[in-house]
Amino acid sequence: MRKRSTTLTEAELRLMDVLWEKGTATVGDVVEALPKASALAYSTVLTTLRILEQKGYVRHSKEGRAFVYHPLIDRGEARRNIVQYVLNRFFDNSPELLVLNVLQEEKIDAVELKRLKKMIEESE
Amino acid sequence: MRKRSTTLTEAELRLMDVLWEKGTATVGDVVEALPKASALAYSTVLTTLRILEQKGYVRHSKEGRAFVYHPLIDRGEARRNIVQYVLNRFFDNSPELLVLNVLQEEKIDAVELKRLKKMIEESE
DNA sequence: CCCCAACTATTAAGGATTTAATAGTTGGTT
DNA sequence: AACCAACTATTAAATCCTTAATAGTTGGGG
Repeated sequence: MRKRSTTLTEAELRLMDVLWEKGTATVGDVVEALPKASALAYSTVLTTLRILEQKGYVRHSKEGRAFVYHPLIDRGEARRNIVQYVLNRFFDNSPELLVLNVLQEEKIDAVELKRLKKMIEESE
Repeated sequence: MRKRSTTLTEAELRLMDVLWEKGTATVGDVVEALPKASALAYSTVLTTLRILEQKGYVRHSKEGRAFVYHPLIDRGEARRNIVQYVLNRFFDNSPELLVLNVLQEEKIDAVELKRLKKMIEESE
């Protein structure tokens, strides 16, 4: 028995990006808002939105004859979810290890570094 | 056309965990080393190792009649890959945003915080 | 009242993932 | 030499993910 993904899949995430951007949107709105590089057919978007609804990521209401889709999680929650998954499966549930990894691998400019230092001091 | 995952899938990751733990392993070794909770049939492990080889994550050599599998990426590389993916798809390629998120959401003990602070100071 | 445009619902194809059964091969033992 | 245990190879089923075609529904304008 295969499990469903616990995190947003690629196709799902692309649509959530649109919903987060616009707040709410009809199927047509989403189709129009998609970047040309990842354009999708109307029926594709409809199907994926329905899946997102089954999974509890969005709900819809009826506005006239059209369905208006509303995100049920915001970007922050999606970020927390994916970070939780990565911590659990890749970093042995060690947030400090993850932070360490990012600090070592990624270029972070001086202004941001100061901001982060302040954050850490406040956590202490 | 669905794309292959750019990151390790769940089943793949479970096997890579074993390989990273043991260094190298035969199919039988992996089957034995798997935690009881996620026990898998011999043929399942064989198939998944072959997929991992197709994807370039492992290679095998022949040791007597058995195949010995060698990881081609280590845990550190897998971590960098997944972090890159998460940065790109969830954090707008902003490492500071990701660090901020982790610092805000996760409990990090005082000793680790000091260590991280030192790291930041050294980066400056 | 009827038709068209705009929607939703249904159905499905094709590849990926995950798991595993079963068939074939081979090296060492009796 | 024949057999068994230990392997590898082949084949496949079930489910997920992604995309889309096509059928059905409906509200408003002529």
